[in-house]
Amino acid sequence: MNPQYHPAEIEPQVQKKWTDARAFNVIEDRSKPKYYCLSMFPYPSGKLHMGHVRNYTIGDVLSRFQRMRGFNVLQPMGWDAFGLPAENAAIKNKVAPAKWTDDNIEYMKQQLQSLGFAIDWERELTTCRADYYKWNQWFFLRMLEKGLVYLKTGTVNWDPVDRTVLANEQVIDGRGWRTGALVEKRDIPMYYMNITKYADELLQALDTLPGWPERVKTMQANWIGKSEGCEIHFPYRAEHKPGDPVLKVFTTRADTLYGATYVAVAPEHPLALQAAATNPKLAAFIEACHRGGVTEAELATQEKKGMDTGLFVHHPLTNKPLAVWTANYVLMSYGEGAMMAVPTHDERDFEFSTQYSLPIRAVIKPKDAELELPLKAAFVDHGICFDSEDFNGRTTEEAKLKMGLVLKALGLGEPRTTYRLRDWGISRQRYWGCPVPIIHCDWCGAVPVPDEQLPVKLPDNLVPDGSGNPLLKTPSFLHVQCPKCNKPARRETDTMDTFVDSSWYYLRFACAGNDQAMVDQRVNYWLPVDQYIGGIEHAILHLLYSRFWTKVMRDLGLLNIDEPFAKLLTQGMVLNDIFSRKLETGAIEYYNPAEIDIEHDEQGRISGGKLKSDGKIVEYGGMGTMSKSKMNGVDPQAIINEYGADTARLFMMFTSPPEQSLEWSEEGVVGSFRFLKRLWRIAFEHVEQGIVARYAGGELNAEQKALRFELHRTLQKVADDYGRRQQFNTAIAAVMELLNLLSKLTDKSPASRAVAQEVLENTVLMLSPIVPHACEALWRTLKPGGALLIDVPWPTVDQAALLQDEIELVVQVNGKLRGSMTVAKDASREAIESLARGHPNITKFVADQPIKKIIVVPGRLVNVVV
RNA sequence: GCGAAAGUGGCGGAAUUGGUAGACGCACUGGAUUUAGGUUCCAGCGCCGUAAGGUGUGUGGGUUCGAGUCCCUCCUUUCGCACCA
Repeated sequence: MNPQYHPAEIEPQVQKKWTDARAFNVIEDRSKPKYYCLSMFPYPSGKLHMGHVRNYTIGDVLSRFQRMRGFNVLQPMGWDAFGLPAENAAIKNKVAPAKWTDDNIEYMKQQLQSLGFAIDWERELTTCRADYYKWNQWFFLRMLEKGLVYLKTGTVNWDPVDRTVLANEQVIDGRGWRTGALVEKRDIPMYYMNITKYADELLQALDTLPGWPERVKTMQANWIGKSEGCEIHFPYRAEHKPGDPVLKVFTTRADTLYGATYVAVAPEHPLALQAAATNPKLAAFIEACHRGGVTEAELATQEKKGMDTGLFVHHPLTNKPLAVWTANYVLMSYGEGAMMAVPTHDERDFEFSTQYSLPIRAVIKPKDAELELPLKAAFVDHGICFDSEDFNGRTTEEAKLKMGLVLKALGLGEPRTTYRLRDWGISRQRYWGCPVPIIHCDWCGAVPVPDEQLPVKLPDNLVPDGSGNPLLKTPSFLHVQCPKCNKPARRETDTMDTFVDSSWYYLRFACAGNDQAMVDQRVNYWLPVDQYIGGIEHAILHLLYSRFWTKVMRDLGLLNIDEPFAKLLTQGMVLNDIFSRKLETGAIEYYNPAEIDIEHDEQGRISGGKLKSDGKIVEYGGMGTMSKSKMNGVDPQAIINEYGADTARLFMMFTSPPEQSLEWSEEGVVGSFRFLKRLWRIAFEHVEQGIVARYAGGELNAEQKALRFELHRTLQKVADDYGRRQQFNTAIAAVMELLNLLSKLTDKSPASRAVAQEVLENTVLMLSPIVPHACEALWRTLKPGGALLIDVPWPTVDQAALLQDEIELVVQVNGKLRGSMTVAKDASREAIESLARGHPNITKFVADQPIKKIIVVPGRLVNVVV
């Protein structure tokens, strides 16, 4: 055994052993329970970043642990290879996205392999290859047949200079990122997937996911946003007859209907457009609402503006005329694109009516008080109706129910459930994506591409230039025959949202190599994914789309599961220090922390620094997510080259619990490296004196017993931390404590050496999921000639080693710590109380005050209350 | 703006069910050993105080014998908001 720890030698050797043994390639095996462990697949951006290393290390630790526990473990890997960055790189470097993507995949795959992940590479998939995206197209057509895909207009960001659609990311402060032109909203036809049809199931089924974090389920539930409310019809004419036109609104507060003093419609609402036809000022206002981007954050934070359309509708119960306003905060995509305004009982309406001096009318008061008039703010709580004719005196809850019945009887509304969730628009006016399999024919309309013509292959040699989709300039792609009438026709040039690719890749891993079907029977062996791991930023969209997709596949008879991911772990971000300097031009330049001489204040906090190259001051901007724009990324490859994969893995797992953000620290990496060197040295010193059999029984002294107690307590804790708590930092800390205790055992008696052997073997087994290379090498020296460590089962706890005769209890007076005492393990409550009364510190602090009571918490503490 | 989280020493974090706050590691300080190969070992380390002791988990309040943990208030930071993935 080499007395020094040299990861650069060990790691490639160990990896070769695994590869030669095809150790991580799995097939369906009904003799063992299966464990499908999946980390979100990477976008091939160029090289791995620390977030990847963290993500895949967590998955690898769990995979290796479950393998040791006897599971048939599948851990696959693939590439989410369509998307915007490849087009941006193409514009910048004039290289086809396909070439750029392939090169990145090759490099990143080699990086993943050098980290020693237990991946079944024979199942690798890449979404930009036709053997994958063919099934996107095939399934799109099946959904089209079922009416789950439909065509509708949608709003996009439009750059009027480049004459191209922009992603939200490409809109910066309301301007196009390349042209700087003010962005406009534009309505274009798009294909939608009917996710709202599944809204209720997606919501209800969250209760069937105990393995998901509560916060993710809450976010999804809020995103779906089920509201029980009422649809209310406001007749256009005072003399309303059934069948006459009405303005439909949705409200969750039908009890406030008598307080409605006007209605507001979205600027795109037919009523607004109708009024604008004869009102140039209104037309200009609607035009102004079309400026700016489409994100909800932007819409919700913009100044609230509105304009009277001059039209009136009529209150469904009082028949009084109500003015129709149009306002930029009314969303066409929610409810009916119109709302009734009740300024007294809705904050937004209160502000708006104050701003434009619109009438107000109070109709709800608190349950046991009068409403203070005039109102200084909206009274939005539930309460009691007044000034509401037949509804006076009713509670909010009663009034809501009755209002639904009354309106239904009048034919002017009914109780209704709406969702905030919108259907999923999947059309993208972009090149680097999966082509939508549709052909447009002047005679037949939009014609689906017949199955036998799939896949519709994306030409992979085009180089986008930023001025729109290059497919539009590619006649060989564009011009086709109509499959129905054989006349000349035009191929659809929109591609699919990349969320389509990632909504079902986890199913395809189970069915690798099948070129005849999207999925086969193997999917029902491996699915659901037992453990899914990925960034918290995917808590809503990706995870919701995947759940939806699974349910649609189930309903089309392709699967027999309801939910794709049984257990979910959402890892936190990886952060690093940010340093920047304001240039004379006003622009801010960022610098990598490695280029800075960092300065600390007297408390040891970072206060600033100087750029090494010019010695001038830079500002410290705190910690932030590692990103290219902030220049604060750390290349995992540099860490692997310098300290080895095991150190990188150990640091990632030790420095933060997986769900929290992780702060990068070079010192922390060195600390992890030091621990591995220490482990290596302790093992070396032990092995140098000859290999012994591990402890298997016999008399032990108190020190040896204490060490075995600690060992088996640690075994228990580490298994719990890996398996149930998924908190790896505390597992490592526990092993460190164990090792600290072992290094205090210095006598060389046969019993001590046998216990030391037992501790070392188990330490290596416990750490092996995290630092598999070093542990495999150590295992070889501790147990020469045995099986590969990855095939050794997880150690069992020796319950006998955990038995204790005496325990320590903490003694408190009035909840304050005053001492401790040792008692027999089975001491009675009375015995403990009397021991506590006699405890010198208790008598000191109680003095002559009367003891009110004594609280005994078994196994923990005694609290004397005076 | 809306939704969701998180705030504990100089730093990362621990405290799993309301029961010893600060495990483990980093940084730092003192000592020993070795002068190399990111040395190793020993000791110390929340704050105030010589000590006894007091005090302490973002702010302010509450419940409890006992609160980092539960409830309310405010503040700050992070994530998401449907075309980044």
